[in-house]
Amino acid sequence: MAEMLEILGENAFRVRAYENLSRIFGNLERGAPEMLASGELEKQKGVGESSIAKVKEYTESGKIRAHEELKAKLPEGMLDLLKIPGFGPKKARAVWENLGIASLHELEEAARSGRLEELPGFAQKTEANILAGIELVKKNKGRFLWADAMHIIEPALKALAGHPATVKLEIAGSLRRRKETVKDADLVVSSENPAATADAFIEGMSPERVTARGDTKVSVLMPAGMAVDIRIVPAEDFPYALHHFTGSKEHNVAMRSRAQKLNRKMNEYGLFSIGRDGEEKRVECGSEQEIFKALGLDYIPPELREDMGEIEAAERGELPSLIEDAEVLGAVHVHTEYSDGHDTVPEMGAAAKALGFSYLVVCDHSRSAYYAGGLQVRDVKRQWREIDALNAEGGGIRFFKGIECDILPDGSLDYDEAVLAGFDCVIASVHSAFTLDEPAQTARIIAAVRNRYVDVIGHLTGRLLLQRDGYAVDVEAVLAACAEHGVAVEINGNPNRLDLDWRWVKRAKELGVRVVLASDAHMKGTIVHTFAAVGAARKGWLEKKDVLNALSADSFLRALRRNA
DNA sequence: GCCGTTTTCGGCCCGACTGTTTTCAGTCG
Ligand SMILES: Nc1nc2c(ncn2[C@H]2C[C@H](O)[C@@H](COP(=O)(O)OP(=O)(O)OP(=O)(O)O)O2)c(=O)[nH]1
Ligand SMILES: [Mg+2]
Ligand SMILES: [Mg+2]
Ligand SMILES: [Zn+2]
Repeated sequence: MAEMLEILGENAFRVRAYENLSRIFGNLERGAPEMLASGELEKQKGVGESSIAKVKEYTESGKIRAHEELKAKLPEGMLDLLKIPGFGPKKARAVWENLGIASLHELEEAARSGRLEELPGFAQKTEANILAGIELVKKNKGRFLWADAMHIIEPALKALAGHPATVKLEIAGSLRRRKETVKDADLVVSSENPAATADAFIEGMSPERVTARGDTKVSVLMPAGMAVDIRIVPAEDFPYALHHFTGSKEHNVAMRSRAQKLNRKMNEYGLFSIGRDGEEKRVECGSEQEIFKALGLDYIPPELREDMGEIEAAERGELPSLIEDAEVLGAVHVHTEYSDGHDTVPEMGAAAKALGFSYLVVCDHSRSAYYAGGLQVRDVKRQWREIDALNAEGGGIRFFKGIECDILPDGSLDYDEAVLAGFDCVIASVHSAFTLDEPAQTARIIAAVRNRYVDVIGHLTGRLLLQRDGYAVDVEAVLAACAEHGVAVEINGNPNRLDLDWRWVKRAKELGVRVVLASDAHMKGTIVHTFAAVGAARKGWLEKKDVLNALSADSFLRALRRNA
């Protein structure tokens, strides 16, 4: 609706309210009806009467009258036009009203034939840019996994970190904020020799194309289709530039309004106090910490900068002390060669130990996961004997007998009680019947939550980032059940999953649900995915006390539901 | 459409770049 209103020339601030609402739902990662029902929605900043009424209307009837009216007014294809870079709502409206153009295809034809030049404000260059832009839309790669983006920028970090001109270097943008997917990678560097830094960056990256090349900004397009932007600034500007380019946009806007109210001005070059003659004087800050301090705020970690309440919390001194990598003591949910993993139990143990973990919870697949070599009962027993033997040896890491147990379509588990009782820890997850409707899927998972042998719910929504939505499930209801029964939820650190999503993690914490940070590693090398889960946990405002596997081995065991 | 330690009405972040046009609107980050 925001885009439709924008094309129709609606007030930009009204449009912003609709965009804000869409952002709050995390582009539907969080369901609107669920947030309305739980009362969370009305508490959100920027959500007022009119928004609530529309969500209510949608919840009750599946439709919004105002939306239906907009659809009747505006041809469907119009929204596609906005995907063209440099082609916004004003141009879209102009071609639609004056030339009747209402789709990408029609716009392309008109640009080819020169018909666009009939319009005031449209000349040859605009036309050429539109054609080039349409080509870009066609081969648009969209977004990238956080982990893939990190991998792509490695050579830039290598080339610049040790470079003599480099003063400071940081990853910025959505990558620094730990968004699960990113549109591009943003870097900020302060340099004593901008030209040399630009050269080193380009040479290090070996891009497919250099799309912008100046002494303050370089953009490259990598073969994978991802853009990498780097800002090169003088050393004194670095903290302001870093804050600006870290974003998010909404956080920046909120910070700048705050500065305004304090009779200051904030941009990427500085924070300025404004004298009564209107004269601006920079408030010198040597770090982001000092910028926040100058605005009366505690330091806000990048992961929290989404304008989701972090500024208000920083003002009150109530920001969480976010969980850190080193605080996670247990490597949880690893597969071994018993099921579809690559390495042996002791090999996984040694790798976990080398990473600094003090215990390892082995969780192979259960028997119904036949495609993944799920364990028959005799294999379970064999693995238990091996684990007992390893623990008796005492190799410097403790092994726990876990399982990733399938939740069968009827909500029952994959072994009988006698077997389930023998595990130290059961992670229950869905690997089949993804297409159950929401009530059935929700009932199925809640049945597992009620099972006294279930300690953790694994990858609760089953989403695969950029590939497949989660199954239809009322996450709020499942979390409420978890809270009631003392069951934890997993953040699965597989870069394709990061499931439970951080937006829900924040909610889980509010509901009093504890969280397990899991790697779901299928080989030694991916136990580090635990730290991807840490990233999502931080983004979900979690502290050490919210995370079960930040407890020591004994305390972890005691804290599990089965031992409550 | 939302909001209130100057306000219930009148504001709403700020700057760079581009293309078109004699002074700026649109788009983007
Ligand atoms: N003040 C201000 N800053 C902005 C605005 N738009 C973007 N920025 C800043 C904050 C962003 O994090 C940063 C980089 O822009 P990007 O378009 O790359 O967005 P970001 O990296 O946050 O997300 P994405 O790349 O889409 O995954 O620039 C804006 O409208 N105002
Ligand atoms: Mg970005
Ligand atoms: Mg960018
Ligand atoms: Zn699984």
